[in-house]
Amino acid sequence: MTLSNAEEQLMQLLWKKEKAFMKDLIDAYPDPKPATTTIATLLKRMQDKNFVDYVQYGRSREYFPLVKKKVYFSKQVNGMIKNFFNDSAAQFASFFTKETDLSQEELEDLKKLIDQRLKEERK
Amino acid sequence: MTLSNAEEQLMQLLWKKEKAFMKDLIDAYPDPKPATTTIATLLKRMQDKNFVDYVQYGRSREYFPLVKKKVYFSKQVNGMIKNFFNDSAAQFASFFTKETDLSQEELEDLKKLIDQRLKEERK
DNA sequence: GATTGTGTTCTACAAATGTAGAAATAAATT
DNA sequence: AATTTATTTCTACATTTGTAGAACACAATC
Repeated sequence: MTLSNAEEQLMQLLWKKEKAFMKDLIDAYPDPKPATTTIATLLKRMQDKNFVDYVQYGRSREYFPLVKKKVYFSKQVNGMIKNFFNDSAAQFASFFTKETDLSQEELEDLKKLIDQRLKEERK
Repeated sequence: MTLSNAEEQLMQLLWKKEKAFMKDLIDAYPDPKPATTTIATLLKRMQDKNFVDYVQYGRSREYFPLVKKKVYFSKQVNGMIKNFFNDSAAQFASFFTKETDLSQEELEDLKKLIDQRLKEERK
């Protein structure tokens, strides 16, 4: 099951806020803001897909994500790796460092990160 | 303009083959193969979106991609970076190295790659 | 207690997507 | 020349997506 674009956008907002009432979500949209019924529809569809749930607070609901951004994101990336790189994360990584513009500092940081990981693995 | 899932799948085949007649594309699908008219429809829609073109060879057409896999892919990644990481490729990179399972060798390779890039930049 | 603000549910509808039949066409083969 | 094969174009139709009005509900406020 996947989120559509509009749903994913809304999910991003929810992830950022961790939990939110409809009003907060709509406020977070840039103008022109969608109709409340639009958001209500999206939220319901997302519930059906088991991406969000809510807690009833008095008469209104506080929504929260059922899926962690990390997990969702990983699936996205893994999908791409599968589709574009024959399932090789290394190939992806190589491509990634070549084709995105990381500044020198960013490259240094990334290198440090990899070093750390390598050290950890040696333990 | 984006490709739908079915379209993207077909595009992958076309990228792999570089160019192909409809028959070749359909052959490349796993069973159950889609109807030829299905593929014809997708190809036409992809033409409309300017993702493929063809050369008329006799009575039939040899299709080829108008958009490089690299370019298409970069846009995808950049979209994700924008959505998930506030436009920071570095943040993405960090996440990526943490959350995908790169083997030790792959990490080493990636490190080498980064070193090369850093050297180049210093020239 | 009447009014207002918020949220929910139901319904609707246009556009996009996934899929394919029918009919036409033309090249290749018998 | 008649038949078969490959392809295309047109049309169709169910599903999903993006978007929102109408109507109802209830809590807060005047």
